[in-house]
Amino acid sequence: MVAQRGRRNGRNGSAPAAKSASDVDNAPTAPLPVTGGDPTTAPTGAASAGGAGSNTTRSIPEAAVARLAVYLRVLSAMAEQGATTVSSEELSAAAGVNSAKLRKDLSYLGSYGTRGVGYEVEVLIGQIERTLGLTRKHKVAVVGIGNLGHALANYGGFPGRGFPVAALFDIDPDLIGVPVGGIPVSHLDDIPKVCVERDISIGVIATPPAAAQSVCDRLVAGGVQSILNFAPAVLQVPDHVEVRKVDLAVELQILSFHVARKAGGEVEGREADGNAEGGADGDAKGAVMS
Amino acid sequence: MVAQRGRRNGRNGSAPAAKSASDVDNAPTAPLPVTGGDPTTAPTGAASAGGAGSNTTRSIPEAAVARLAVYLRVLSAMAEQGATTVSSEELSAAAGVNSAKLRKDLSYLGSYGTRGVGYEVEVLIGQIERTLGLTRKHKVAVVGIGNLGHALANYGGFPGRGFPVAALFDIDPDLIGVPVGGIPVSHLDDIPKVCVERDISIGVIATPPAAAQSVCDRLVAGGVQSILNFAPAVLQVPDHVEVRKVDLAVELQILSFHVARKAGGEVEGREADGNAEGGADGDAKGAVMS
DNA sequence: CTTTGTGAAGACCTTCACAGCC
DNA sequence: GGCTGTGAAGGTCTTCACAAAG
Repeated sequence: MVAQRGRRNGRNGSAPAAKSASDVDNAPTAPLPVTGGDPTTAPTGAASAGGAGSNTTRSIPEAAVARLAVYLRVLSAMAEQGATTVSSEELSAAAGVNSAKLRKDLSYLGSYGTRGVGYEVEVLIGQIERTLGLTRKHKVAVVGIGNLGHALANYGGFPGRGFPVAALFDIDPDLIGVPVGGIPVSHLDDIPKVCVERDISIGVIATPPAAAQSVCDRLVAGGVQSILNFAPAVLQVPDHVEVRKVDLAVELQILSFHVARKAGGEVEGREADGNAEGGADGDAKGAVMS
Repeated sequence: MVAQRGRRNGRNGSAPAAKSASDVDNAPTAPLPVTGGDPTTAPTGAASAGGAGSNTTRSIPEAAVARLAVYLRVLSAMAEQGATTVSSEELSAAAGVNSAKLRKDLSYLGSYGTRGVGYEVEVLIGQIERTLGLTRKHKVAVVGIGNLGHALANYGGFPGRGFPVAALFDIDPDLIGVPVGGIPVSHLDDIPKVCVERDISIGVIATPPAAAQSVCDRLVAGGVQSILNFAPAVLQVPDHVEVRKVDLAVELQILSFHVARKAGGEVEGREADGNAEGGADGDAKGAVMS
């Protein structure tokens, strides 16, 4: 085997320092030396769990975790339909991945399948929920009740269950105290206090970019461990805080890249696999949307 | 990050108005209507997610493309501040990546740096825009004008420039014809026709999951080449169509996973809320200043 | 000197293919 | 026979470290 050095899953880098005159309103941000950045990200190794003692669970690849969430959704739908068992072939097809990958992903949970038969739906659901930490609720705070924040707060309790929105924040005086989706909006200044009081574990940032870092700092001060950032800004956080970002502009630009690639590269003869017509599929299903 | 200076705390523009009648359904989205979602349809795995395909040509890694978009944003902010050149060290710190990765990413564009000096901001901006295909506009259609779709349609022309929203669709009769963000809402049935007429190149799906595949098929029939999917559903598309998904539930579950992992092997203790879900947790604690 | 650009090494993920159990 | 679980092969992306250029 190979001797591995730093284990630790690559999280988002967290060594860099903000530069420029980040106005950041309020920002009492520390100086943060930019130069001499220590290339070797050497956080206190600790946390990584792995090391000490034997662990029953070896770290699951980040990519696999994301897929587990998808499998869970598909399995729940199947269970509701009455299915009791599934094969890796069926489940993988429904989840849009190939079966080998699915089996590998499930193997991180342990061995819960039956050879020659498949997996028991309920068992699998239970195991994935346990692994993803869904056996307990994670209270969510949404910061920035603008268009997006408003939508998030009204998301009917938030996607799937288990993520109750328990706090809302904004800086607009006209919004403070106004209930949105049943929760009154509090002021940004109260983030630390309210997050501690309500035991918030996940913070969602839906503010303009200029306010994002400041809001992030307050969430961290409030003991929030994970942050979902919708603001187009790079956040600086302590090593123990997990950040995931959803950047609409980036997504669109990636799509733009692919459009350009397809259109621009039309040099050769064969590009799009023919099939210009998609064959309008008349499958009109009842859409139950808003 | 730059951004305007001065001004304490960015104000969150919150568009009050809106609302009106229950601003949009909301419909807690019945937990996956048992509709014949037919999870069993197993179209030979194939295609779908993942680059897969034979990227024979030296194409830029997908991961690098996503970062280029971030660099572009950072560079634009720097340019506004008056910066004319940047070193890989500065830019990488501001973008939250390490400098080697940044240089490697930029090398996909060609050689636009000057050794011993750095990169010229304007030149870099131009090259990234060219590579991402941002030199032309990509018209966007938003389908599903619920909470989220409404927010997207009002996103002020959409993140950054270059992605004008040119069409909106929904199935609700009360919404058809009503202008949102300046564009009147059309019916789902008109997707193919309208997309062709207005030369839409990117479709954004913000409908409930049950309607997603049907909407997707219509977008494809309308010649849309790229789709950004916010619905928690796996989409089946022809090879020449690019799909990216943004799944809120998945993001939260990934964060949940990390929270659980940090909480350690045990520590259950907390749990607290023994209440059955029901939701509305009392917790009407103060903080309601108004 | 400083900083870019890049081969090479390595970490990470995916895919293959088959042994092993039903 | 059918299907899972997994070592090993194969790719992709990241990091290292250094030669080349200014």
